[in-house]
Amino acid sequence: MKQSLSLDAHGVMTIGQMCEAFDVTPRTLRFYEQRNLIAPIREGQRRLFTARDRARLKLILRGKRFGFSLDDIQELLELYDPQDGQRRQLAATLERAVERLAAMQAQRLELDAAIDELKGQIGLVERMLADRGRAEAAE
Amino acid sequence: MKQSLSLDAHGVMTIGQMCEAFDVTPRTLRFYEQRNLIAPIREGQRRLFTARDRARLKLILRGKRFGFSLDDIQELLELYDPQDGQRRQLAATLERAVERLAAMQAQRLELDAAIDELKGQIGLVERMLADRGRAEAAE
DNA sequence: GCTTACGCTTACGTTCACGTCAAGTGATTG
DNA sequence: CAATCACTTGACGTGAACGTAAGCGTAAGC
Repeated sequence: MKQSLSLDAHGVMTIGQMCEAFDVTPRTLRFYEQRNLIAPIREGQRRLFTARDRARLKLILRGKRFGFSLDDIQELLELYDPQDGQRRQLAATLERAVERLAAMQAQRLELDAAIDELKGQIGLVERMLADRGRAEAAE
Repeated sequence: MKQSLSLDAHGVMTIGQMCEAFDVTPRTLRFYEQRNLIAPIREGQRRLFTARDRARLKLILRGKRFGFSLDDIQELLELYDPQDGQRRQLAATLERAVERLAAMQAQRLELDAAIDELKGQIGLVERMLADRGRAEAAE
């Protein structure tokens, strides 16, 4: 039973494989590494991207689609692997996560409203087209 | 019966009033005008923003929160006032609107997934804190 | 009549998120 | 062995979305 994705025995991927899999450029991945958004391991000079990197990249790209900045995403990522054992840190992380959640739920409401509006608008244009059709047929 | 918003008898607002109402800078409004996203009327040199400008600005700001570029938003705005009588144009507008709608519905699905994930993550961190609490209590 | 507030244009500066060379390093391949 | 990949590290360039500073106009209020 083979994997469908191209990854070696240890589940790591090269930069090229990553680029293909996620449709990004090498520059983007190096940039994200420099920003400490991902942390591929090094085999000599070369980067090897682990499952953790892939999971984080997914979150990064999704965050971008929601209009978050890389700074925002940085924070978001910290919510997804609490790397510290400090209780104080954990509590702070939790608090920010709850805030994020509220923000995302608000965004969801807005998005729903926007969708409804657009639907209404589409209905309007459709009726305009229909009227136009009948007017032309009446000539 | 007076208006709560500060606008004159004709329902127009100055740039300063707009900035206060929408929490943007004058520069932003002038920039949007230059990009033809809004079209305030002129009283001499000064700009006067109409209800139409305000409606469009709302859409602009909402679009930005969803991660749309100003170019995207430009297109979106055209969906909301079909200014041309050309049937061909209307049909094209309609088509783009339907595409947008699909995109926004997809984004909605993604957002829901993201919200669920974050909720799960919050639950995890909460349990970590609870365990930590019990561990400390056991000492 | 002078200041203060508000607004205008022009134009250069800045930040973010990369794009785009340039020059070099191994590893395979004909 | 030369060439070709795939990858590396700088370093400078770029487009989008404004920020910011300079210099000017005008109307209100003291």
